Amino acid sequence: MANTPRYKHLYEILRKHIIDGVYKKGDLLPSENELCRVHRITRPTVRHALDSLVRDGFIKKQQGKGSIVSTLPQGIGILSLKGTTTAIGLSNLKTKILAGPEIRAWDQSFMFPLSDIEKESGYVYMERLRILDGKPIFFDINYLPNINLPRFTARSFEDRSLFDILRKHYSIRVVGGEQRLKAIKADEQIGRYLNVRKGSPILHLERKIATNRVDYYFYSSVFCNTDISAIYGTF
Amino acid sequence: MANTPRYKHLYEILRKHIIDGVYKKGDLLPSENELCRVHRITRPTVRHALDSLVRDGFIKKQQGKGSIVSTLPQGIGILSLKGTTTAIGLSNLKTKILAGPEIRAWDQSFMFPLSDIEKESGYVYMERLRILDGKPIFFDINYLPNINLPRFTARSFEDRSLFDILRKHYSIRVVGGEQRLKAIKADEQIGRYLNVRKGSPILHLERKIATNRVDYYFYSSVFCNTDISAIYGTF
DNA sequence: GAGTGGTCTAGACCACGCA
DNA sequence: GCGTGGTCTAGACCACTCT
Repeated sequence: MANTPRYKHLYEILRKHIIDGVYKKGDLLPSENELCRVHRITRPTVRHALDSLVRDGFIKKQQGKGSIVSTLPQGIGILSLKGTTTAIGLSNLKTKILAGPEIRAWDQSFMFPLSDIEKESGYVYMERLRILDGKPIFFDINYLPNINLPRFTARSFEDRSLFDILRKHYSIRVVGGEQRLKAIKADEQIGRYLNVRKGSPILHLERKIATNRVDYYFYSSVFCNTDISAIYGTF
Repeated sequence: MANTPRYKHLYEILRKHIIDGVYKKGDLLPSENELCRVHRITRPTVRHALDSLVRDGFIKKQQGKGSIVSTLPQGIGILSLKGTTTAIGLSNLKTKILAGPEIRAWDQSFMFPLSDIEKESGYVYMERLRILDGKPIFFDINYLPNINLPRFTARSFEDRSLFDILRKHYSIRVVGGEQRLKAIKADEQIGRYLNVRKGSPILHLERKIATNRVDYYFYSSVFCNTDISAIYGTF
């Protein structure tokens, strides 16, 4: 806690306050100068924290007026936020492991190009189902290159965030990524998992997720039933 | 041009160089200190520009090494970039106006909540079809609140960016927004426009777009045929 | 050790909103 | 006219990468 950057610390505090309702929609955050005084940091540092809140859609800024708390996102904030379990108001999001974790060799044609090291190492395979209010909402297939992940397949993942486990046990943090989106028809298997008819429209995300480990990426193929909850994002 | 912020100016220069191939994938950008010297600005300003490039997916940074040019996005960068026509490598993207622009009154249940001023003013309605390499790829319906937009319905929009017209004639710039995504089935009309069978899976985006005019938003409902080109974004 | 990006300070001037 | 956020300067120290 002590060695987290000050701007990130302030970000977390304000984010929590907004989510917890200390500041409500339309409220003004304390002014930048006030935040400077209270937290004993300088304005560029405060502004760095506020910029992150703007980027993540929590506040909007207005020159001459202040930082205005925005409407909380409705729907699942998978597009811009880091990890689905951290999405807002989803405390009742359950995770069920359908397959794995187990080590596999890469298939011939993977959805993203792979480096030689990744190809040689194989990957940890894992299928998960995310359930919101009893309704299956995501089905995701994860591919983690098997590079320096000791005892990974032996860990328990039920109802725990994959991102949390990577952070706590392997010091791997997600720092960003890229993704492709398509609307597809549910096949037999997807339909069964997401409890929709075969042929129903499903949102498919193919994600390449970057981490703080240089050149360590992992990959995720996510199928979403957007009938239950739309995907939400800011830009 | 002279009064654009320095960080934005540098962003535009570097962005153009990356798109034009001056810096290729994997290349290192000049170091931050070098950019300071060349452009006669200080490091926080340079870093502000580089942060924007990271956010938009053009570069990745690595401590101790430098700023590395990323792979150029493949697909349509509608998720994070501002306006589809500005997407990369889409010089052959044509726009066809299918309806409007014309002034209408709001429907009872609009996809986003509206302020009283918006409700009273009505909106400029416009349907557009975006065609990539001869294939229809987007169909979008736009709703611009009819507030201080003189002569808007008289302007020509064929093959011109809506964002450009707003900027040049009305000094309205897009500064961000929020969006919801769903996978839906094409109905009769959407199928006809996008040249797919009724019932085909289609990506539907509902967007609320914020501008530099305080409290001026406009709205867009976009239908994408993702069979032709996936939607691409960074996070 | 030299160079890189990551974080932070302590100021400054400006444009904008509001009373 | 005052306080707000927007931009910018001129430094500083640190962690990291490469050689």
